[in-house]
Amino acid sequence: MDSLVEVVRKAGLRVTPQRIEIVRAIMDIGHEHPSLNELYNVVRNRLPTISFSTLYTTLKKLEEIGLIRTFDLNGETRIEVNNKPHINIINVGENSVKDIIDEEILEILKKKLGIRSDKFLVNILIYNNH
Amino acid sequence: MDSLVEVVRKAGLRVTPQRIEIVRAIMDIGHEHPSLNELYNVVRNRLPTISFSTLYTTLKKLEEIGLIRTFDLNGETRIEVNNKPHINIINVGENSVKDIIDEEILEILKKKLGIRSDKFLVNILIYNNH
DNA sequence: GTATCTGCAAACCATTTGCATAGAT
DNA sequence: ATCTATGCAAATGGTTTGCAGATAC
Repeated sequence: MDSLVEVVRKAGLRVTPQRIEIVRAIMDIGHEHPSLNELYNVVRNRLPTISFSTLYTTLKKLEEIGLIRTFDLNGETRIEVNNKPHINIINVGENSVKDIIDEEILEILKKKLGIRSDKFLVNILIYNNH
Repeated sequence: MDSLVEVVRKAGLRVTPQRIEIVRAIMDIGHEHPSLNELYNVVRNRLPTISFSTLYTTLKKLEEIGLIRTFDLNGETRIEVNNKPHINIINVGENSVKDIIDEEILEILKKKLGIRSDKFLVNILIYNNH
């Protein structure tokens, strides 16, 4: 926890109580790919006075410094705290996301598709309801 | 073109001038993964009186009957007219999408990840700007 | 002391919906 | 004739922003 807060500080951002709690909440439930509202609720348990706009602008900053990424699922922004390339199995009907770590598949994809960037995400959208 | 309109009719939907033009526009530029507004502009070239809500509700119907799918890119809904499993290389910074047809990769993914559904899409999000 | 951050409230914008009229079957 | 589709206009909802006061440094 302290280490991530240090990352925030070293990125030139001021360390406020709000940001400490936002980073803590991301560490606690980030792996669940929470929506902004879900994350907001967790943060408010610790810091009831925090506003949504503070959460929002802080997340933007954290995204800029590369600490998190986001993606959309059914119209809601979801947090991606794992900033290494990996695979998300996204069940659109269930509104659920599951992380897959499989270096071999990633290597195959990179090689066969000629992906040069080290910043990528493989979202596999599964539509079960038709 | 007629064939797709027939699909619409056989799905139990009424064939109106609006729907004919919407299907035509999808056939013309669907492969470019247009946003709803881009599609709307194309349709209006042929049918200037069509409303956005007609486009919107018709797209919902077309999605229900399995003719198209949609996904999000940078907060906008994009049309996916290729309803076979395939790979989209999505450059988030450029706001661009490129289709990849590669049965071998799809088979590897299905096998290694245990994907049972025949309705899936592989969206590879590439973030170049950080 | 000063530049950044916070919280409130209002704006934005891409949909999404209600409903009266029009039209396909 | 009936039931679905259209278009208008208003509502929704998830962000996104302006700004005055507060705070980290």
